[in-house]
Amino acid sequence: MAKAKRTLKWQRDPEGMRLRILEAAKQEFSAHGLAGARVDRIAAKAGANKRMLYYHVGNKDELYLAVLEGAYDKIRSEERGLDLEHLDPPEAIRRLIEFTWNYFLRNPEFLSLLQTENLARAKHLKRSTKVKSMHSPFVEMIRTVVRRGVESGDFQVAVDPVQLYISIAGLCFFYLSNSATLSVIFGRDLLAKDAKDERLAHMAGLVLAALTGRSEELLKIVKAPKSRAAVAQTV
Amino acid sequence: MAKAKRTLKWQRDPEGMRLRILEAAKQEFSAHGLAGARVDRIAAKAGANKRMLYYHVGNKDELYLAVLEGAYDKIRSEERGLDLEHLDPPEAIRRLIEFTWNYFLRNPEFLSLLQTENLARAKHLKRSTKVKSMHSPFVEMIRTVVRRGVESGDFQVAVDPVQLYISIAGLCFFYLSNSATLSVIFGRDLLAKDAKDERLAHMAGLVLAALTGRSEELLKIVKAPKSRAAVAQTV
DNA sequence: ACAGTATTTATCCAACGGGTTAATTTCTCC
DNA sequence: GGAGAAATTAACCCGTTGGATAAATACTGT
Repeated sequence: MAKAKRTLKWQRDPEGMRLRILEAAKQEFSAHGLAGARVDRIAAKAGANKRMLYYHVGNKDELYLAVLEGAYDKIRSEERGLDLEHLDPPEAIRRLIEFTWNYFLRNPEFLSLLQTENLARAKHLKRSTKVKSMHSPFVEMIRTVVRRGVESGDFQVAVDPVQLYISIAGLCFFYLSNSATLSVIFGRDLLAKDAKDERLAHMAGLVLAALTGRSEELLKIVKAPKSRAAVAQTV
Repeated sequence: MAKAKRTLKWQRDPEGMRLRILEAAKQEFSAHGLAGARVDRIAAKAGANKRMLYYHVGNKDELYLAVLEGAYDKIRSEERGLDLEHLDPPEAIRRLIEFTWNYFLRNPEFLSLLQTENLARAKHLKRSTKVKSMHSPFVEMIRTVVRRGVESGDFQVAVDPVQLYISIAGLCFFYLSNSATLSVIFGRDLLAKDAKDERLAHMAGLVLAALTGRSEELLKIVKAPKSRAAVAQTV
């Protein structure tokens, strides 16, 4: 309180430091991959000395794993916040797709980290008992929604929830994580607002059309208040 | 011919050497990414001296781009070999999915290279006029097939061929390129024969159900002569 | 105020890694 | 059979990088 606040060479803040290190590491690993990441850059970005990384977290590999676990922890936690109970089945599936899409959009580092880890054939993830125990609630959510949909007559078939989960993730993931190369190949910016709206509409339409048997879903615009995205071209 | 075949310290074979270098580089880059790849390892794997890489191809970046261009060249060439003209539309789409799936399965390095390049936000690909001009024939093939399908009544809607192309690629790509992390998370081997069969069936079913409006497609087994893959679970 | 501990800094280093230089060997063509 | 070009090798260069050491600084309890 009254203690003189004389200018210190540095402030002590172990928790804050640890968080800043992990955040900086997330940036660095997602931007450059594991091998491309530079420990010095992480330190600099965290406003810390390089030695701090080793003091607070561990060596490069442990740092990377900590970042990865944090990323999984975050998405699982947000996933649990999605309540589909009170929605009718088609709307529930739509929400699920929208959530996945928006989460990936809002957290591009998560996509990069996944790519990096898969490039390493999940070598690090395998060592993480923590992540192994963090099951996505989505599989069970999908199972429930699909069951309700079949019972209500909205859905025609009881599709395997794991397959559907992977499909939804895949439709979103591929477009976003590969948007750079795809944009080059198609010669247009796939991350432009219109392109993203069009994509979301297509994905929701595809899945819902398959489940409901009403192909018209494929032509509907999901949520495009003003943008007149061309979802389907004229034949 | 009659020339004495005295033991030489090395043989001359510029073309073969170049190919061996590119093949070794493909292995290395796909296994370790760009930053993780080691020039020395590439040289060793190619049975060459490190200096040869620079002599025949260029520095690490040029080597990487050459590999990437080669990979695109190869898939485009195989894609062109797919003839869908004489097939009825649903079967044509099925073939398209099967081809994509099998190509990715047979060429895992292609998936890795794509991941690596996207991690680099297509920095290298953008410099390649070569790749930019190599358009996939699939988009036009899909456009034609969809048009035929709508005309014949097989398909209910004229979906955008670009979106469908990305969706098919995405369904296959995500499962395979992320099989490592997904396998850890689900606690089972997604690359096991049964799992792969089940996945192919699901993907084809999903897309065809959406296009035809016949959701039962989602339950069909595509090509599972003996494997009794459970495509859908009981409700 | 003092001792002991937790946190942070400054500096160093051995290994590594991409790239280069220069010499050596094979080929080709006259 | 020899000159010049092409292909290949061996050895080295030098900035970078992950990690380590040791000292300095702040905090805590007594």
